[in-house]
Amino acid sequence: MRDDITDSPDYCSIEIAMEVLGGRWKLAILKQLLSGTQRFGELRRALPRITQRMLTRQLRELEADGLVTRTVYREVPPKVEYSLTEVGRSLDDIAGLLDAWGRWYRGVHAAGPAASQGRTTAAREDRAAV
Amino acid sequence: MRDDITDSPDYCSIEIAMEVLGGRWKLAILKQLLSGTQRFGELRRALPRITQRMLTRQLRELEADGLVTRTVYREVPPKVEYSLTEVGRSLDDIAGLLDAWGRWYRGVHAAGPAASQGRTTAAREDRAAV
DNA sequence: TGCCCTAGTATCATGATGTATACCATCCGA
DNA sequence: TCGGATGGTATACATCATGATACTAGGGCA
Repeated sequence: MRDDITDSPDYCSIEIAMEVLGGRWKLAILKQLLSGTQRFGELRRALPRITQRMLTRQLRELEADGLVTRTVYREVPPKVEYSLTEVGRSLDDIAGLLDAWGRWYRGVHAAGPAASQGRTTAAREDRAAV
Repeated sequence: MRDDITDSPDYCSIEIAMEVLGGRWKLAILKQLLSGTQRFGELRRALPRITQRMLTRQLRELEADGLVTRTVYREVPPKVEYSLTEVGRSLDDIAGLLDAWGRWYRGVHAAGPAASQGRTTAAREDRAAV
């Protein structure tokens, strides 16, 4: 399902990036792991809005895509550590930029809520060219 | 649904960014629009893998979030032009980086497919610490 | 015996996306 | 006058991704 994209270099490469990073929580997880190895519970506490189920899934997908490494310690209670691979670390600047952009965007909406309130398309169509 | 996130500055701002950009095609569309105003059909041809339905939806969401502007010309056949707002243009460098990363990531997988084939987690758990 | 801990699984409900098709109003050609 | 072509939407349905909640495993401990 992924290979038919990777084979066609003429398509926008962002589509490839979104195949890997498009998950709702992927980049947030990567951002957390940029600060170093963390275990499952730490990630869960750092991202309180994510479900256990989703955290597990996204981590497994990230592992399958070669972005994170999963290390299981056979202890009781269980202990599983996650850390970034080289490929995962290569997203450092992108994650930083997205984080900064998110913070800035929140400010834009707080300052000028017109942008977020312009959800009525009708008014805009009225001033359309004739 | 979005405001409860925007009110809590302690959460990772990437979550905010993903609320807006998380759509499967949002960034690819933005990347296309970075080269200038385009009409619906042009975007559709530039992104052959997206369906009309999804293109319409994602564009409407981007408009609602203040990233793109939609201009309807009352002609027949209809003509609708889409262009980026200032907020949309602020994603220029991020889109560029993601595009470059996608291209690089595709190369990584082509060169060393080990990363993309490590989908069997069992082997890795065996070498886990005891 | 029964409860706690961590890292999950299992189950069900909701949302996002893919696919196919109908629609609209006008222009054009027969 | 009729039917097709046009460009952007809208609807119906199927599938995948995500969310919410409950439950498991297995040793430590009271």
